Amino acid sequence: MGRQPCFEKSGLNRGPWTIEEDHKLMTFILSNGIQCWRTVPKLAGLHRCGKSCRLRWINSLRPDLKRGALTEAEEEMIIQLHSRLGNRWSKIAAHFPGRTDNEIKNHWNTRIKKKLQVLGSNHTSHTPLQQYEDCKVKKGGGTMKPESATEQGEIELELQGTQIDERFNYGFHEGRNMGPLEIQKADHTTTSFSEEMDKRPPEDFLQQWIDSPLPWEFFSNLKEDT
DNA sequence: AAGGCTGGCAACCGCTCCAAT
DNA sequence: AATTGGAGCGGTTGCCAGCCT
Repeated sequence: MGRQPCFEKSGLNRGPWTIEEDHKLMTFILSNGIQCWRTVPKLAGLHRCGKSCRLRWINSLRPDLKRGALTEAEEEMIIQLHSRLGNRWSKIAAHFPGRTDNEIKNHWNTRIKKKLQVLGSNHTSHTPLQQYEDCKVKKGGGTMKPESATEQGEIELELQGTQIDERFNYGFHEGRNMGPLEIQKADHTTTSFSEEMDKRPPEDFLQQWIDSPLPWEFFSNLKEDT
């Protein structure tokens, strides 16, 4: 059992890639393509294992990589997908052209996980997070009844609603023992949660997107809107 | 100014999957 | 059906820049 290492550990470079190594790898792949990763370093004149070359190419050198920090929309999408797929980063990354599984995994571990912890959400089970999702879905005209939520649920919803309000320009009314959930609008008037939600368009665009991934332009458009 | 601490990220490791034989 | 080996995946580690005291 167990496999032989993909390379002999002696005589091979490890650690951060140099500009020269990057250049060699990129030039080789762009002109020859990838047949077998194991042969790439030898043919490209690199003292790296094939596995290391593959990782470097996928995570850093691919021409189609999207640079820059993940957007709010992408972050929300990751939360959605993670609640459905768990830690299957490659599956999640497949929904984000130009993003890598490593990038998304790192982003999750360093930022989103903490963000959800601050919100009191269980990032593993997504227990309150489910309400977060329901809440967002409801903005698209879903069916959740905030009135029936537990007190704890209401509090979670309140916190999470506050997070969302920047995008929708309203926040939930402060206070713990709420009846029907109230929403405080940007102009400081209040309205009921369900009344406000009924004004939302009926299509559940978020769910539709998960079920049938949209092209990257979808996010570009979102970015332009903000 | 210097040392310690922390967060973010690139890269590695070990494992599984799966196609070829 | 069993074996082999390359590719891919997810967890973990270690480096480094920026921040804090």
